Amino acid sequence: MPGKILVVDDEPAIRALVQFALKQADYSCIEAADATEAQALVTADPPDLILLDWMLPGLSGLDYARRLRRERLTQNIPIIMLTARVDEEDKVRGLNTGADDFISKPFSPRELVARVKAVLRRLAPLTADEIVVAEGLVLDPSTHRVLAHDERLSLGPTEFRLLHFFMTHPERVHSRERVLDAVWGNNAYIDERTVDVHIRRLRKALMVTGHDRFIQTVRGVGYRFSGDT
Amino acid sequence: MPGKILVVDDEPAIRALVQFALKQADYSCIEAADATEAQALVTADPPDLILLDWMLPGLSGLDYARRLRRERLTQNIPIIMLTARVDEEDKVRGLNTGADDFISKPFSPRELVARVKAVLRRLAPLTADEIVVAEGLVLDPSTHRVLAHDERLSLGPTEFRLLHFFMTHPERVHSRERVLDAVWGNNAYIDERTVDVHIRRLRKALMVTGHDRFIQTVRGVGYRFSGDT
DNA sequence: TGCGCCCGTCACAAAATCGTCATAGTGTTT
DNA sequence: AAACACTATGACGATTTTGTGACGGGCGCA
Repeated sequence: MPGKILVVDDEPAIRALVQFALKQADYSCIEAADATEAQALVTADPPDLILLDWMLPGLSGLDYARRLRRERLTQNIPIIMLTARVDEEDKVRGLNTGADDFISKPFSPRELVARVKAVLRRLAPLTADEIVVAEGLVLDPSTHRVLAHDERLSLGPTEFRLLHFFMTHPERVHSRERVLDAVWGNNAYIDERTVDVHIRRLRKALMVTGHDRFIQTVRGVGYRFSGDT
Repeated sequence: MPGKILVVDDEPAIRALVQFALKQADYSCIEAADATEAQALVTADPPDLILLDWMLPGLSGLDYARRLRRERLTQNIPIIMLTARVDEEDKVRGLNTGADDFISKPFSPRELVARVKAVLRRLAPLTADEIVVAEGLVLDPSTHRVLAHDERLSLGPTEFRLLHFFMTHPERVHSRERVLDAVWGNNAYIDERTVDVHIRRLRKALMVTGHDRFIQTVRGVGYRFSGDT
């Protein structure tokens, strides 16, 4: 869910350490030993961030970073450089080629994860946490609250996301598969029937103000959020 | 307009470099070669940020930082440490004494300015020494006191900053990560669950007047300070 | 140097929520 | 009307998340 990270380093031990640390923090992780390998993985499926060793056999990390920056496909994938020694010249050169941060070896797993998080957060698109209003319901992501005719509803995390999805995509019928993608995440292997159960729970929560009627079942297709019947 | 920065370093070359970089970025800049000189300038006219070398003749940078943190006048002036050694141990110790960030020498002017900007931006809303009033609580940063319905509460430093953060950012739900950023500082690699523990301690302290109910848990998201349930 | 305060982390308890299933219910088709 | 297909619902164990007390370490102070 948080992101996929490519680790490029010729030392297997380093890769293993990094991968372990990142997995702990719930990132998915792929590895490459040199620029050639890395490039293959990148073109196959661009990661969300690249950890790039400064020294690499063949094309150096520095040169590879430069190349990544030139290509349209990869030019705004954040890059964090792993360096053994950092001197002034290197840092300036590195920053000029577009590295977003530096981590000097040796580093602690904790530091690694913190830096990765920081970079991803800094570059994350500002998702406008806008208040959604529909059918007498007010949903505010920033305060994590739902008001139904000035009455406060209490929803679990999943119910909250579910309602948010429906309110931001009203009128349209959504298949269970689509709902799973949108609310649970694109790669959650979860029984489609589970959607029914959460719809049920959401409806029950909305019942206190009668708003449950806005969630309609479309037999054989899915569910819809709408004021019309 | 952006801010006045005090550079404390015994090497004139470093001071010159730093001063040049900061002037480029439109900061005004004063210099000191050791803690004694620095202290004179600070008491004469407190700067908006202090860049402090780790190693100083006489009182070390670390000790001086500690001292700055103890004095009321200076305790919330942001401090960035300049350090030659990039030892994890040092970092932790430094952050514990209240440094807001670290820059390891040698550094690029660009990095320096970026860090300075980041720290000032992050701490801007927190350095305002205004008395905060909310939900029957009165918090006075200048005297470091909290009144709850005229009853005096005793809070530890971290609990105080935590409450301050919540009172100045009410209603919104704050993730543990965000709280760590705001209260501990971006560079403290601290377990997110530590937030829970301090929330617990703060709640316990607020319990004597029943104000603990204003700190609400939003499951799966974070915490919120609000008068509504 | 001993004492007390505060801190960050841990382990376990408690609570909330989740995903699945079995079964009942409802609508559709033949 | 019966068979079928799909959905609603309550129950339940599993999992995740949070609450809480305890512990050891660091630091300031006597």
